[in-house]
Amino acid sequence: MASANSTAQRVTIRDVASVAGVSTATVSKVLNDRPDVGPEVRQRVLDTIARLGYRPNAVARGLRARHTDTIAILTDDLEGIFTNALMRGVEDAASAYDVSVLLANSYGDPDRERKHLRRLLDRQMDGLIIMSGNRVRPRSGPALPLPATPYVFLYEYAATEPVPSILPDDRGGAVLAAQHLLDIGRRRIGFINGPASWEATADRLDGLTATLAAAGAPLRPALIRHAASWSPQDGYALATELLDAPEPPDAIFGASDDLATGALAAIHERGLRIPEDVAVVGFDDRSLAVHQRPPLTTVALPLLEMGRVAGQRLLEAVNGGQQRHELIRVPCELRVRASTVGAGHTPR
Amino acid sequence: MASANSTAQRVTIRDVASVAGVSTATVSKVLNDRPDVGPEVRQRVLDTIARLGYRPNAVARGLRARHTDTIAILTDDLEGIFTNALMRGVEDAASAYDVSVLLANSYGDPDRERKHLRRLLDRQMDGLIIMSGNRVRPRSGPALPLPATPYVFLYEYAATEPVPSILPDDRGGAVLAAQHLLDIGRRRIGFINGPASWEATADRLDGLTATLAAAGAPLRPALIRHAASWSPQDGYALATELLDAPEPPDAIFGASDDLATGALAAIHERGLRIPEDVAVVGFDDRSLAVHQRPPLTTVALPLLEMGRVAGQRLLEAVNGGQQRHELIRVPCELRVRASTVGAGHTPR
DNA sequence: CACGGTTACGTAATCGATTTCGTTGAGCGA
DNA sequence: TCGCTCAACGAAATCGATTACGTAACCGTG
Repeated sequence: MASANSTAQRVTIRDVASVAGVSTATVSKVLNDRPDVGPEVRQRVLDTIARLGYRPNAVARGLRARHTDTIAILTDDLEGIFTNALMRGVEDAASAYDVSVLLANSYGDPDRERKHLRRLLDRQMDGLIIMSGNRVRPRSGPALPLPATPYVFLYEYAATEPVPSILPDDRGGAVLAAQHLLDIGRRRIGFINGPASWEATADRLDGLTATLAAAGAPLRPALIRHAASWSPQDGYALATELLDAPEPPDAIFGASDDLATGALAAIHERGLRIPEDVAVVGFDDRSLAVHQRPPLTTVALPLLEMGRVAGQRLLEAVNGGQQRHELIRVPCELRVRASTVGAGHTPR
Repeated sequence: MASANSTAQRVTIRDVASVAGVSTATVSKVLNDRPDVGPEVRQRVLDTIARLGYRPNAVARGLRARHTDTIAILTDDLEGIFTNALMRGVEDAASAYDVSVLLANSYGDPDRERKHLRRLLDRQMDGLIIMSGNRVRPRSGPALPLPATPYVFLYEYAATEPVPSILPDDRGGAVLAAQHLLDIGRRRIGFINGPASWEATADRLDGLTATLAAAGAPLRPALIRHAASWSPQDGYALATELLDAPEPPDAIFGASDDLATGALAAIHERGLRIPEDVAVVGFDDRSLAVHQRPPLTTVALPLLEMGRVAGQRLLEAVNGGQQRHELIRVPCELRVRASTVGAGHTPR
């Protein structure tokens, strides 16, 4: 960056001081509500500030105060499905603390990520929210010098870091879905899980299995499928398999809304009724869920809340709180819609 | 914000200077590649910097240099459908200039917006990208003091501002869609437009009308519908109307992917084939378009490019370029998929 | 009236860089 | 040898705030 194109010189604390006939120290004191300023001087300074339209320079203030009231989000996928809502949650929390949020996108490229991280530290960020943690500190090889800056992991688990990681309660979400299906009388539940490489899939399977077992209607191995991706196409294909099996399910739980959407199509194609013949539950509560026909019952990922918790925790640490390794699971919420409860029905 | 919890004191330029046995001026000179430093002294300083792991403090630098190498995005809807891609475009451009991006979300609340704007100016942003411009400067009533800071409007038209506004070329996009439908032999084209309150709807209608008229297959008034919202439900309802009309269309152009998706459902419901009986084209190219059955041909909004252009223009202005009132239309792109061209077909 | 204690304000150092300008010494020509 | 130029470096001001500390005026008390 070269020169700026400033027009009118901004008014500084010095201008206020000279116009009000006091020292800059005094102006600073009224700015920060210090007690040792007389009432009439304070008023005079206040008037001058208003008249001149003075605003303190946050950069100068930050230099002296050694904090910038700014945190950064370091992500590897700015366009990710969930990134928006997570960011908004973070922004919410930051806003409450009068803290701004900086954005850094790495595209998953480790080099870019390191470069960004360096820049963020150079800019004296008060804290970092990391949404691509596994790459920042590779398990092997030299990691970046550990910042004295506090940080937390969001939607990402860092097993060896002495800081919190914030994740959705995948297991609890699956429990919610399973319980709901039991409540509406389903016993033969088919499960279309996501790719096994995702940690969340194990948790969801676990929640489902445990809940069904506890209810005396254990999940049948024949009704479990692992998709190769989270796409509707895979959901469609695997739902088709389930429906064509000798003992087809009376409900299908898809580990993502996309998978469940595919299942919807497969069921329609067979002329079966939803939810009378087969109920369907998804996971995520993406916006498309509500637009399905019928609208999809689903387990909502608490993205906003996760972002808020991350921001909250980070800012507590910034303000002197201690950090430690910790796994925070934010509860999911069940959104009941017509794909499990047709019009007129009331669960329970 | 109260105190920070720093551990090891960060190393400053003074430390480097004293260890290397030179003055801070000299260190600064090698940092900025100034000519008046001898080769051996330069090397010694460089070595010391590396050994101490010194990194210049961007806040201090910013104070002196009067620019922060940071721009901000001021938006009223951080969770908007298009916000992600626009932001990524901006981040792309900024990244190329080694500039960071700050985020400010107003929820459409004018008070929050003013507060954010004030904060951003206090923080000495080099430039602003405004994605909620109409509220920042209400047509009536007092506007905020005009910042000396450059700014541009993104996905938002500011008729009276002396700065660029970046918008998609809606008209051109509609031309693309119309031409494509003509190319595959359609003549009776139905148009499901969005709510008339959106400026884009007029442009899209215009592009469609002009192209069809030029081809000698004018758009029939009976085949035009205005939806109350952009939702699939409305698309479904209006497509149903069109299909049940005495002379049904052989193609339906939806002014959004959601609208077109609703049309898809209506067509399926009637047992008609897509695209043989009715071809369908959408607008936006949201991720759901490719997942439809059949995958939806659509006009892609050039969101990334729009963001890039906005960032680019802004940063040129930051670097001394002049700004003026200007409306920049970024071209859309047609994504041809199976909803207009079934397997095996090749258009043109 | 002298003295200690407040109160209200100013002086100057400070944060960590950049930049202007002055100084020193080497090199060179006359 | 003297004087001049130029290269290489340092001293100090500066950016715009905050804050530790000094000090003058004023208070009441013994």
